[in-house]
Amino acid sequence: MAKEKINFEDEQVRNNYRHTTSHILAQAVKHLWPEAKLAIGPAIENGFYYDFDLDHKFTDEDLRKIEKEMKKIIKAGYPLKRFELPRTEAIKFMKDRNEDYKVELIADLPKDAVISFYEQGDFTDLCAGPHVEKTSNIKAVKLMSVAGAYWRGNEKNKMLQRIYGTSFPSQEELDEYLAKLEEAKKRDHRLIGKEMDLFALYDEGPGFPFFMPKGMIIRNELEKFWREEHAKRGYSEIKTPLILNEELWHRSGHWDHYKENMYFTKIDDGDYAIKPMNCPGSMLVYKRKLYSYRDLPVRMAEMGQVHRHELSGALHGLMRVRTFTQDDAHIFMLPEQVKDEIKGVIDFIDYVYGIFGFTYHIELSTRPEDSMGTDEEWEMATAALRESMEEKGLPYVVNEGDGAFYGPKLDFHLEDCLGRTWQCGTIQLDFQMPQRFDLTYIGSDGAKHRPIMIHRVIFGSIERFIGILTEHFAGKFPLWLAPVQVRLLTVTEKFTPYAEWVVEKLKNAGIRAEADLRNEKIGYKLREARNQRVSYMCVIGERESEAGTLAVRSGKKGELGAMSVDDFRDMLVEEIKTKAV
RNA sequence: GCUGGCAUAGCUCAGUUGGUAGAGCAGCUGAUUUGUAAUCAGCAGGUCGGGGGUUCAAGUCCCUCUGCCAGCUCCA
Repeated sequence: MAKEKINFEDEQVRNNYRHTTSHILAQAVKHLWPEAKLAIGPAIENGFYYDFDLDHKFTDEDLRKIEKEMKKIIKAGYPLKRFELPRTEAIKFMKDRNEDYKVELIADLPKDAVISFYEQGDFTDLCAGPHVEKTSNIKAVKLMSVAGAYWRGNEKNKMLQRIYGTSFPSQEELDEYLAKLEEAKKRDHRLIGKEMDLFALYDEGPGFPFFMPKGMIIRNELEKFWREEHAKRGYSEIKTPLILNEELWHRSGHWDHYKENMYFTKIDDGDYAIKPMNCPGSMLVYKRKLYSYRDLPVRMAEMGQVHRHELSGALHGLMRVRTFTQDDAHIFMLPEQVKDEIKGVIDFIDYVYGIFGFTYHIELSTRPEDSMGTDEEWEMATAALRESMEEKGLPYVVNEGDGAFYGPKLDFHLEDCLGRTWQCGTIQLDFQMPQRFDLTYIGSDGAKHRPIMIHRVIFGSIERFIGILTEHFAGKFPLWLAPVQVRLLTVTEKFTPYAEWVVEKLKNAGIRAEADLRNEKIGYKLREARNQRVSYMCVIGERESEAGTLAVRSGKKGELGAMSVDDFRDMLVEEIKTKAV
C-alpha cells in the first residue's frame, strides 16, 4: 500500500489529525483512570486538549504515563469507525457509561441534529468527526501541560482538568515545534525586561508596573513619535484628571456597566472614582465650548493613564496590568464624516504598525448583552464600521457580542513570537456618550445637532505595546528605541581620553552613547554589552586611537570593521531618523 | 476570582528521612593594563515571602495570608 503524504498545511487536515489525537488521549486516560468523566476535546491552534472530570489530580508524571499509553493505542492501529444513533439511544448509550457531560451535550443538540459517534478499539466518543482512518496514522505526540478549565467555559460551572497536547506527522516536525517554543520562552518580555532593566513589578503593587530609566527611554521615544504623528494628522492633545467625582461615572454609564472593574476613593465627604477610561474627561473638554459644524471633526488625543481592577490571576507582566496608559483619542464629527474618519484612523494604525514590521488582523465586535442604546443606533454604528472596512477592501472577522457597552468596535490584533495575539488598536463608534453628555454643535441651519464620536487607540496601552515590542525584537530594539545605542569599550585605560572625546561627539549628534572605561578585559566588557542588548559596540585600542577610527560591532549584524567616527555617527543618525527595523 | 504548581542572598539555583543555611554570578577591596562572550585573590551579603501551629528541635511537616507561574474566565 502506497503511503499517502498528508498535507499538514491544510487547516482541516491538521485539525482532523489532532482531533483524532485528542480521542487517543481520552482513550488512554480511560484506560488508566476508568472513573474519569469525559467533557470535550477539540483541536486548537497548535494542538488539542481534552477536559476530564476526575478526583485524582494529574501530575507531570501522569502526563508521561498517559503519553506511553497513547503510544500503545497508536501502535495498535485501531480503525476509527463512525456510527449514528437516534437521540434517545444516544443518551442511553452515554448514560450507561456514566458520561454525564456527554449526556448533557447530546440533550443540547438541535432537534434535527445527526448524532454521530466514533469508535476506536474499546473507546467510543460522541463526535461530529471527521477523523483520520486509524490510530496508527498519528506519528508524533506530546502532552504539554495540565490546567483547570470550567465546563463550557462558564466560571459558575465545575472546574475540570484540561490536558493540553500536540501532535505532528513526524518526530522532526514535533521537535521543531518544541524548539520554537523554547526560543519563544527566551524572548519573554518579563525575562528580557529584567535582564535589560526596563521595568519591574513589586509585590507591593501587583499589576502596577514600575518603569526603570532604560524602560523610560523606550517609552518616551514612543510617545515622542506618537505626538509627532498626531500633530501631522490634525489632532490636538489634552490631559484629563485621574480622579473625578462619582456622579460623572453615573452620567457616562460606567457605573452601570463597568463598576466591577473600577477603583473608588473618598475626598472629604465626596465620593470619587479613579478613571478606568478617558472618555468622560474628553466629553467635559468638548462641552466647554460651543462648536460650529465648520469646526468638525475635532480630534482630541490624550495619553491617559487608567486604572482597572483586573482579576489577580489575569495579571501578566506588562501585557495585563491594573494601570496602563492608553494612547487615546476622541474624534467628534458630523454624520457624513464618519466613514472618512474611520478610514483615516485605519490608515494611521496601519502606518504605525508598519513602522515596527508588525503583522495584524482586524476583528469587528458587535453589540454585547450588557450595553446601552437602541438597536437602530447599534445597527448604524456597526454598518459604518463594516462599510469602511469593505470600502477599503480589508478582510476582517466578526466577533459577535464582543463590543464595548457603548458601541461596536474594530479591534486590531498584533501577533507575538509565541503566536499569541494581543489586542492593541481599537476603533469604537459611540452614539451614546454624546447623548448622555448632551454634546452638540451648531449646524448650517443654525440649530443644535448631536455630533458622533469615535474612541480610538493605536498602541492600545503603552505598557502592553512595549511588552510586545520587547518580544518581537527579542530586546534588540530598533536603534531609535534602543536605551543604549552605542557603548565604547576601551582595551586599556590608556584610551580613556579618546573614548570620552568620541562619546561627546556622538552625544552632540543626539545619540545615546556611553563608554565602558573600567579596568576589565575586552571580552568581559563585550559580553556584558551584548547581554544588555547594546545596539552598537565599538572597541577602542591602539589601532583605533591612532587612526581616529572605531572597530564597530552591531548587535544585529555582527562585525562591521573599522569606521571613521564621522561615518559611524552619520550612519547612526540616518538609522535613527528612518526608524529602521 | 477559580484549578494546579511555586516562593531560600540583588540574580540563577543547591539544601538528603525535621538537628537552627550553601554555590555561581552581581557587589565591595586589592592585584592585574589586558584586542572581540566571563583575569585572579580576599571580603561582605539571608530572622529561608508574612503570620500561626505541631515538635526537645522546622528552610524542611500542618493551617492561613500575600505574591509569582501555567491555564480558565475577563480584557488595552
